[in-house]
Amino acid sequence: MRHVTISEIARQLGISTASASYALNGRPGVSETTRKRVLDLAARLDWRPSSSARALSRSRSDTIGMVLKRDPDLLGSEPYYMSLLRGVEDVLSEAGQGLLLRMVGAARGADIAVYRRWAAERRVDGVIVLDLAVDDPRPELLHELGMPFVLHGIRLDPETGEQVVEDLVTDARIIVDHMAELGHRRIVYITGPLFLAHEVRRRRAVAAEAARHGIDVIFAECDYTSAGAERLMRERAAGWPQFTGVVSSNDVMALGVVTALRDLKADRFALVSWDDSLLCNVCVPGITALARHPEVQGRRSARLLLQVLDGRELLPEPPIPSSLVIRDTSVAAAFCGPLGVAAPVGADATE
Amino acid sequence: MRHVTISEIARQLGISTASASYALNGRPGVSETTRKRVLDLAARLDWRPSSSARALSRSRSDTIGMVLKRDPDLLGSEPYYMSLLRGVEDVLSEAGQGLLLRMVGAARGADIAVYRRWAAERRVDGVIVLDLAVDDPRPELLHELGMPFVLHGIRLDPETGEQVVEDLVTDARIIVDHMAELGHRRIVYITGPLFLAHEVRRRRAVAAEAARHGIDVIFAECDYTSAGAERLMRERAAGWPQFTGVVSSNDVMALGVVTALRDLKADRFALVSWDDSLLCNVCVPGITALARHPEVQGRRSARLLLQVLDGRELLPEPPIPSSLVIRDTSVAAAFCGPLGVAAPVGADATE
DNA sequence: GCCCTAAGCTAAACCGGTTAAGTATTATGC
DNA sequence: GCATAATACTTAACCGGTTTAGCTTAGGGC
Repeated sequence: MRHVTISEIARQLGISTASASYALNGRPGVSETTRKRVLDLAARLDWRPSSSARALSRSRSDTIGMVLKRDPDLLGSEPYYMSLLRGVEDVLSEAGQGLLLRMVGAARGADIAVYRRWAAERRVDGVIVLDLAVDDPRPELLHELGMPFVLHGIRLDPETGEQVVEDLVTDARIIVDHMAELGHRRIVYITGPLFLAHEVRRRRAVAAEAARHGIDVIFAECDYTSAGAERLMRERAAGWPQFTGVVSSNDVMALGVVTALRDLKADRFALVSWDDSLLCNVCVPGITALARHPEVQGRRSARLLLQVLDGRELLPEPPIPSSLVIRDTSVAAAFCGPLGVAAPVGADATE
Repeated sequence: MRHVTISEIARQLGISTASASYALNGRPGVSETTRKRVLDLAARLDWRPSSSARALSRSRSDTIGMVLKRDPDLLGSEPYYMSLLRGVEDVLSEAGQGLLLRMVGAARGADIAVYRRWAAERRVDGVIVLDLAVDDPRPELLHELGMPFVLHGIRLDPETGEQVVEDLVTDARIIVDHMAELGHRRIVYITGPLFLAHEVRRRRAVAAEAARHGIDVIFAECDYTSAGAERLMRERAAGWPQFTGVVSSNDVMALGVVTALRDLKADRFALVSWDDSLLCNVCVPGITALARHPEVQGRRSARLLLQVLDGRELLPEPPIPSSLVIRDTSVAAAFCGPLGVAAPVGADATE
């Protein structure tokens, strides 16, 4: 299986490789007759440029990288990442770019080494950065390395022209509005780890929205795991006697909340998960959840990165509206006992 | 941010790039003194070989490819793939290899085009093939393309030295033994799509194991989705009056089975899923499941591929034993009503 | 002292493309 | 008819490594 190269094409047509290259890349410098002959032969021989040769001469690898930095177990249980990857990959492959994937543990600095290496080896043209932390060193590092990047979830707002973070404020509004409509006055918000920038932002947004409604919120930090959320509820639910509803920052923790509250005999409680997935759907009771659109978000991030790589100005992007999927845990405050205490038996949810 | 190249190192030390290359690659041809000077300088300048230059001259991309070919929704809901990727990636990165990921829809031939392209562009050194179909064209294609590959889930048995498929026979035995122990004489096995080779093999293995125990099995083909399994149970459960247990070929379908049987008021039934995940754990009732180890399996496939790429003979690999996680749906036949009919109220599961 | 070998190093080719610079050939302007 | 410009093409350098072949020099055997 000898490989067909551009010089093979040139040889067969009796022209120089330069002409062949111009023809194949749609650049001026060859007659239309020659161009056609080259393209025809290339198609017939099923010629494709060697990725490494092209990468070497163009200083472009046609590959973008993503580092997934999370606990392996968490990665597996959250469908979010797979959908995200799917969206990213879809846009990239359409643009003829490859996706280089790296998964590292949560150990500090593990991802940094990968970025350094990729930069030194010129292995990727750019990266999509996920899960930005508070005081995240990565933007500065990547800037220093001269590695183009986009922060997933950040876009230019078409109206203000400013960088905005995700559609996070809108998301918070949808969730808190829903709780308010159901009549809840006191809610608990279980956040993910607060070293993550978006968790801090979500907390702030929820606080603001709740204030608008005159709703009391207690914030409790957790670790995105089901077991963690379950433990948290068991240990602390009794201390929140006036609180009737829970918001969970992801679907996996929401499951833990359900388990804990079921055991505490609080069989009627309101719960909203800030992430939808099959998990929320199959849980009994079904968990009301905010369906974000990781695949669409992934497409957007990939598109933005391609713009950056083309040296184009970042174009404004419309928000990606999340939608609330109402399920069993949308229980009105009237039927909702305080957390950790059994609700009146026979009271039905107004679904 | 000018890049440090091998000729920069050579220039600074007043030697040729050839010597530098020999030194950096641990090959003979340079004195120990020179070698040390080169290595020291390289370390100080944080030199890394340009991946494309090295790929071009070595005809080795140091990248392996994986094509995930499944319905996007299915990919997201099954944690299996993420764990698998994690295992593969772990071994690859340890060996300094990159993982190029491509996701294509289930459309026929979509993956074929990707392999052809990767081969023509010499973009990857080899691929791991997932989800082998019956009469799968890929092995032949890859052979023809001269692209090294391994079939995920296939290994050389250390005892017989033969190619064996996964640990599928053992898996079937564990599951059927469990059903037999619980006293079930008639079970339903809901398979995944039967164009998949391993689904056909599983069916055969289950049939053989059941015959050993004198157990009757009905096979019903489904599509790996929860909704599909639910519909299947609703429509056909009544036709299996003597059957008391269900085996599902994956966790997502098991959820559909639970939903259907719950609605059919069959609140006591035996169910085993041929795949464990958070889903089985959070479901109510908890679903007994066979915990395979996708991450470990992924590590094995990656290791095997690296062996192939090194031109080494494939080494025999021990099986990766699955373990059965007993949960609520391990219900003894005595307490188990026929599918689709309410069981005696108050009967407890012997867990 | 001479031949042979090995060690240590370098020049140059090569991997397969892209591209700047240069050279014929033809067309255009006046 | 001649200078000028545009067109079509080629030569050669380049991207950053690896590797073959060849050249010195020193050491060993006789």
